[in-house]
Amino acid sequence: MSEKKEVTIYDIAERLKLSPSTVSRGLRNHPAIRKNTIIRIQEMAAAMNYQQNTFASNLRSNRSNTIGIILPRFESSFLSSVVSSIEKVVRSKGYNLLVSQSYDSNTLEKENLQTHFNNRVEGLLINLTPETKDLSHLDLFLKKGIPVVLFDRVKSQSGSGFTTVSIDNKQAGYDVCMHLISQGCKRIVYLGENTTCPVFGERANGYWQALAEHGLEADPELVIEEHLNTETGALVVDRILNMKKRPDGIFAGNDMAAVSLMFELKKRGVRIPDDIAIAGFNDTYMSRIVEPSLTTVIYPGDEMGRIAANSLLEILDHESHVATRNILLKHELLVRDSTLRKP
Amino acid sequence: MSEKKEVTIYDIAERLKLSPSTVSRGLRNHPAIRKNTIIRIQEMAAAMNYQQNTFASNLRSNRSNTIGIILPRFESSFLSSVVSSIEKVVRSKGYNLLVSQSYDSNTLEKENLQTHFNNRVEGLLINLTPETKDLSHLDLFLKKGIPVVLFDRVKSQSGSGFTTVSIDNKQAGYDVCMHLISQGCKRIVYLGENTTCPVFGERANGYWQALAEHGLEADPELVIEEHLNTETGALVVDRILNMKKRPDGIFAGNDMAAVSLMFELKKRGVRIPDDIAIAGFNDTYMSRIVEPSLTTVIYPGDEMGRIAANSLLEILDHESHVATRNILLKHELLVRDSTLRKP
DNA sequence: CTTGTTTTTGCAACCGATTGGGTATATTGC
DNA sequence: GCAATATACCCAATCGGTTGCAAAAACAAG
Repeated sequence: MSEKKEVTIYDIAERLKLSPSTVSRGLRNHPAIRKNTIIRIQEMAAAMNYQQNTFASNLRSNRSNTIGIILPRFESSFLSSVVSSIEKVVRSKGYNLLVSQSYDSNTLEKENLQTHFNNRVEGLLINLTPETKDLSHLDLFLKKGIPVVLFDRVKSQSGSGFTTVSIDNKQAGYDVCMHLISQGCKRIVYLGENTTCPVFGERANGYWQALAEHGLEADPELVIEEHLNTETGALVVDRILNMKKRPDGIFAGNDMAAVSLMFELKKRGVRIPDDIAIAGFNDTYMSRIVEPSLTTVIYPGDEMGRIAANSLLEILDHESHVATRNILLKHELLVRDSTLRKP
Repeated sequence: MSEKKEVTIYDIAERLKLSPSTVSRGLRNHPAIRKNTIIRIQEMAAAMNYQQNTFASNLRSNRSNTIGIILPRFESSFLSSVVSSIEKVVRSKGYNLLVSQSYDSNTLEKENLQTHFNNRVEGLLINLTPETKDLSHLDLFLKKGIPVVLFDRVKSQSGSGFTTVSIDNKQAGYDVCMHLISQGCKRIVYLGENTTCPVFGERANGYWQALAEHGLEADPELVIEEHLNTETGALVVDRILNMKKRPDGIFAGNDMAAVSLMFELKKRGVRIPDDIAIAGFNDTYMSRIVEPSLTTVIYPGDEMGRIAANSLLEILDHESHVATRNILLKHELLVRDSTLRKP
């Protein structure tokens, strides 16, 4: 119904006894058009309720005005804050945001890349899936000169021409582990996702380094690889409590896992931090309000989103995707009650 | 660099000694093209690394293959789960998702609507800002026959031709309040956002009705309107404790606010639920792990997202946006320790 | 009033895929 | 072997802006 055809620049041109090209220029405030004509054009456009057809515009000018973002999932307090600030930045510069989730699947990631490519995104922000071993599927973009910025989960070996934004995960892992050791922990569990994935692998490295520096055994049994979510605690608690030698410290890859594990441990009468100290990662609000409050690493998602988006836009502006950078945001260990043992 | 022009159907046609139209049809498995020819076309397309130009396609076919979503913010465990499942549904049907945030601002909402319209979204999912008093700014879409589905925060009076997906907020508010009363509460605080906004207004109505049914006074002092976030607790705790007659129950508009308030109350030595019982809304994970665990209303975001998205796609398929519906999802009161008083 | 400049506007090609209607080729029936 | 029907493909117009270049109008200088 009411499928009356849309108002085009031709309609405006006709009414104003001008040519379509003049109207087109007038609408974009082209300097070659007389001030007065511009006003007439824009007023008429408004009066006729003209809506620009972005397809036609994009087709001709070969621009999409769209930035793409691919990430594992929105449903994560960290990632949603990243997306949120990316949207804010990108939108404020007049770009649209095309989003998709990869659900940690390499296949989906590739499909999404293809879609984004076909939609001619002018730049791409991507948080790689843990499975991603190499960046060859991004070549498509590289070849066409479309800038790609990797954030959070990046491949650090990437001299590959991509700008990256992340934190120093090895250092962070080291920091947490050192802190646990300083509180007297001797057997520390590392609970992360696949250690072959950039983020968790590097944190593990930091963890191992800290252990090594203190002559503590790097028992493989202590490294647990699981998906980190609200179920993780229930899933691993028994495995932890039934270890030959019971651990006295836990470094969990995110707050969600740490909190769910703490919940299960408490249910079983384990005292925290006295029997087992536990630390998380991300400083979600939850970590402040659980009891005992959770030691964690703060590393702001909104800042990461903002910086990643701005980096991308900078590249787009200067049209120099030469200056690829590897940006490391600072992180900070927040020591709270879950690891703090009375001296 | 490497700005070699893209491969088009003309290039494929030339190589295959076919016409562009045949190639176009072949790529889309048009029945009028011989099976064998289709294979040749598609193989050649793959070999030449052809990528469809969606602008051209969209322009000609006047379809965008894109669904838009506008919501206040991603950074909310509830909303991010809604977006997440919407993305999943929409993507699985071959649509793209264009997203933007309105930050509870009416102005931004309107700007975003304009952008989405210009980008020719084929359908729109929107979670209105609380300020939104009428739906006239959606007329743009109505007139062009673009289906719009309102979710979560909807205007219930909307016989306006929009499909809506939400829960029965009045009933939910009633349920919570009845439960608090059943636990002996006599003075119950209602903590919500602007009661003129659909969701919180209706919950307030349910709350008032429950009070009325039990002959409890609807003291205006007991209704607190604040933004609900992690800061809310600190912001309102003193106001609550300093009321002439101290309340013995609190119904908070979401878990975040409930939890932050509980945190502050405990810090001040208030016993929960004995001195003050407290209930939240949404059943975020947090509500399960705080102490005492939080009574709340469960109402699944992913389901809401899925249903909203599916409703929209259904309308698009049948091309009958006549059958607008008002879908009410079921909610459930989860009674936990924060309101459960020993008999 | 003519020539030279600058400012404004118009012409027409173009971006790349889609589509209705028409033509050439293949198939079938008698 | 020829008309009739189906199959496979092509032609050319079209979607709605954008852009290089030509043309016209406006203005300045001589």
